[in-house]
Amino acid sequence: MHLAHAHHDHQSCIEQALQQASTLCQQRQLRLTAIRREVLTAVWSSHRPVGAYTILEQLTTHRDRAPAPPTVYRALDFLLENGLIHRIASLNAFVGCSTPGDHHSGQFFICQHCGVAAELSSPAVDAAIADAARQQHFVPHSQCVEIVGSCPRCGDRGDD
Amino acid sequence: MHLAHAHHDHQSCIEQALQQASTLCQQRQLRLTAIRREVLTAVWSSHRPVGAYTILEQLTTHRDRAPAPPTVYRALDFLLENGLIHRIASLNAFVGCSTPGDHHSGQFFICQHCGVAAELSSPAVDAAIADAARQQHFVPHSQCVEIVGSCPRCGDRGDD
DNA sequence: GGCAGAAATGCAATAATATAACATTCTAGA
DNA sequence: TCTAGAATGTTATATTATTGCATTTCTGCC
Repeated sequence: MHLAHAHHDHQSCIEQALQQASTLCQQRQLRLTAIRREVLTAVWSSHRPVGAYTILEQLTTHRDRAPAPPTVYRALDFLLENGLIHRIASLNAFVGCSTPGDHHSGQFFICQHCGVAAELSSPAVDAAIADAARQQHFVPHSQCVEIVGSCPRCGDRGDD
Repeated sequence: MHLAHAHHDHQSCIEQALQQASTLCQQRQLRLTAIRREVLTAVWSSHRPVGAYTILEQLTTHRDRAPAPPTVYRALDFLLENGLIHRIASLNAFVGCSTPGDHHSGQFFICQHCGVAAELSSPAVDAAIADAARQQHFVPHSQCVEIVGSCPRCGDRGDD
């Protein structure tokens, strides 16, 4: 799991994400344009999933004119398609992918206290889902696994 | 798994759901009001998750005045809280719970072709998630597992 | 360099989903 | 009957996302 420690050097998270995105786009002959880079940076501004309109606000501070929603959504679509970010359906929000490159679907542990989403790719969870699907003769195509609870840092405060 | 066969007697699904809801509300001294019953019926109109505004439209046909969105959302909240329906986050839609009574969180296989959502409570999936959580010292509170793919009836057509 | 086609962005409007705030009505129990 | 709490009505608005079309920018090619 990509742990978001309390005092980790988050600037290096952002830089690494940008670097990986840049490499991936070069390899695939894709264009990591200014807007896409800025949106990716905004998504990576923390380990908390961030909404499209929050990203929009952040872009506004970098520019004299505010971009319109489609601009942000198109950049998000590009980043999603290329496995650079994930969408958290239960929050209508987006979070950086910690292992970009393949268009995979991981699992997320989302802390209800601090909001941090930790991505994990558990082979055991994948296998259990694949098994269940096989039993039902269901052919999985994409998955969305989002577990809400308390992260180690926040502890189980017992409040909903 | 609660299979939604092609030619099953769906009317009996609806009746059973209403009967179970009625029993549960009596046991808990809750009020299954007309609106709540109508919303539950609308959710159960098929095995496809249904959006709140679609439910709203259905309610309109039963009445001379159309209820407003909060009316529907309040009924949905009631049904969610009492484990009579589930919310499918990835679709912003709602589907009847096949095993009502406990406020559980199951897993869903959603067919990308016909839209049918099959609920399942796989102990193996639950265990794999619980294991992964324990390893990360994460305390799960609620889960959302939504697998999109092809159901047995539609087959794997390979199209996205 | 200049050009054509494709890709990306700008822009305006609007769709779709969900909630806030407050008034009114209904219901169960004293 | 009266009353408190629950449920619903009503209006407005917040939040998230998309459609459709115009314009700009980039890329490969001559």
